[in-house]
Amino acid sequence: MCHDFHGTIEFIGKRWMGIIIYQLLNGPKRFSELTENIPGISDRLLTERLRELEKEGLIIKAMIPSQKKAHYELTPAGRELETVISSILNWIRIKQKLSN
Amino acid sequence: MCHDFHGTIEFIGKRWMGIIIYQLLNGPKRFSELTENIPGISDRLLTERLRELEKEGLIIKAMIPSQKKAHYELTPAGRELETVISSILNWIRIKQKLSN
DNA sequence: CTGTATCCCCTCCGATACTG
DNA sequence: CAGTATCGGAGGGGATACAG
Repeated sequence: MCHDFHGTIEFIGKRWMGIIIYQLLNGPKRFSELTENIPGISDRLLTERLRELEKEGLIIKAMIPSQKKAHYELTPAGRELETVISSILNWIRIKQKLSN
Repeated sequence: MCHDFHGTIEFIGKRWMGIIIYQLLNGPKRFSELTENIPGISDRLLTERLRELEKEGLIIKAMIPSQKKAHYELTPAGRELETVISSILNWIRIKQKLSN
């Protein structure tokens, strides 16, 4: 359990990872949409993070063959991350209150 | 907000950070107790992480002058991280169920 | 016991260029 | 648009030694 915890928390703590997941929680997104909504991220890193998320089974890449458009969307396991993201967002709020 | 989120998630995703917080949620701990309970961590990194946690106001170092013993314990803000840690632990469980 | 100080490798990441 | 390939610098982190 300790090992999984360690792996998980470092995985979602990777650079840009949290924000990418956060974006995807608002619905499927295309590569270019992610680029636009995440200021500062490079193509290289976005690609790398997306592949890692795919590999972990947290997102899938869906192709629409008629048009040649790729979408990325969360799997059920990925969607369950909403709780984690929310708790972090909530903690940030709490912390700011406490520091007054 | 995006900036805070980014900073926070990367902060707690640093190597050993999650486990250190997890240990401290079970009550104040001494340096040596943390070393024993966290297999593989080095003195150097434990020190570094503790200093970062102090700087962020998430733990305090309490000295007992009579004996020369240091304790580390979570501040109120630090204790609020329990929700975040729990949600991650819970997500790991959910993910394992989903992968059956 | 509770750290600090170095050294140094090796990974992460940014920049840049290129492709179908 | 949606990536892939390559390079090079910065720094994170392991190993080791030392200290009050």
